[in-house]
Amino acid sequence: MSQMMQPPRGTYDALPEQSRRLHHIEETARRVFGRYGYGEIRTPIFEFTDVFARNVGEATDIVSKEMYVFEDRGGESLSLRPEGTAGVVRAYYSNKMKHQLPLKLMYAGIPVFRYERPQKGRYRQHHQVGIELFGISEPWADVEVIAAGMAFLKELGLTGLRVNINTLGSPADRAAYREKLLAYFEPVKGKLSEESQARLQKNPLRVLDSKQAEDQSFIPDAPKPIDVMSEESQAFYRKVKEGLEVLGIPYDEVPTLVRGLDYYTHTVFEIHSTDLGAQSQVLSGGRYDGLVAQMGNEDVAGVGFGSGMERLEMLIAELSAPKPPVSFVVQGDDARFQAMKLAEQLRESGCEVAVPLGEQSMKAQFKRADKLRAQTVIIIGETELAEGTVTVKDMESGEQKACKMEELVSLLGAC
RNA sequence: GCGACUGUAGCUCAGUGGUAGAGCAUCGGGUUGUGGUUCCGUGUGUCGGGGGUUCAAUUCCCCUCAGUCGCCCCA
Repeated sequence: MSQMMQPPRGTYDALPEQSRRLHHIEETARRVFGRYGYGEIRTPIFEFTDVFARNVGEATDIVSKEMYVFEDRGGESLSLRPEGTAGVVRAYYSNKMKHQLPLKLMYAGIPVFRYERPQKGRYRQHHQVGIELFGISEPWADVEVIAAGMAFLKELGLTGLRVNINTLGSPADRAAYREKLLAYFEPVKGKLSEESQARLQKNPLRVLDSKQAEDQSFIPDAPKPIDVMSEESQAFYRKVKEGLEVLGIPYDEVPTLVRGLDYYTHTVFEIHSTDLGAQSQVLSGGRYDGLVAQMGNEDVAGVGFGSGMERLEMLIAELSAPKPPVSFVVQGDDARFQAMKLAEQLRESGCEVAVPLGEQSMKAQFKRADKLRAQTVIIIGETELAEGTVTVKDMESGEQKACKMEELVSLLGAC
């Protein structure tokens, strides 16, 4: 296959069967999040680069090496969105939504772009659903957001899920912890893996969940976030955990859980599937108080998550088959036109109807109907045409009966 | 960005230094108006792409593209 005939690396064509599954995920998200009071927002697929650079974090991998940045003809630097939250926060300001607080917004089926090495469940263009809740700085919001995420996954019929949570504390706690961690690792820096030495510069918290063998001996004795965290932050975290327990949402506390986006504070969580490989994370998010203020000076709390549709798609069970279509079998062009006319009426009443559009023997037309899984076949041959009738055949029982053309629609009802 | 594996028909795969096969699928037919079972027939592939070695490469070598696995990162 020539290069032009293949889609760009890390992208794919969703064919009808897969599209149906993705659509199902999207619809489930709208339905479930709708029950929690979320209204859908659709933001542009690209934003000014600064929207992401400044809010996701200049130093994050996502911004520094994975973003699709380009200059438009007017010389503006734009970027394809690498995640969902920043654009929604920008839209919050653009649309002066502070008067609607507290505000619940969801997005569903949005394309998201990251220049990464593709793998199963990791694409350069993937799609997300997610929610953002603005204006509640109390832990109940974190609890409800996580509950909404679980409800969504549950409604999709997923099993084998694990919720991991952690707290990063307030921005001050986070900064203090970072210092403490640096102080701990600095003396042994030379013994750490190459990856971790780099992490020490960018995001020291990341060293804690390193998989490199060299690092393992240092991790257990590293300072814990709880050591430096304010009592308020600890109380906040306890409330979140308590809420999850009350709602019966099982979780694992993972003190090393750190997100690669700079804007998180307090609660961070990730939901993994035990049925996936390295890309097992299917839904993740947290609290981002401060992000809204950072972007436009309003001190508004935020909590939310994003979820990757392609990863979910690999996990959902077979969808039930769509309802079977009605298929025509015709003999001659006059009969074909008559069939097309009747088909229009049947479609108006909601049926899926197929009319043979090519020159085919009746036998071939029946085979075609079978392949379409038609349950009912309507035959219009020379005799029927002359009599103004059609023959209705039940493909399962093989029974056939005559019916006046005018009565066909009422006979089949909603199919 | 790093390491490894893979790439032959629509799909799943076999195969050979002398330009290639199976199963399934597809399409057609089994006397002209009846399918799903069965029977018969049917290959439609630049053997991912480019270059090299060779009398000759799909097969060996190099590069490249893509996918997969792990790392990194993340949904």
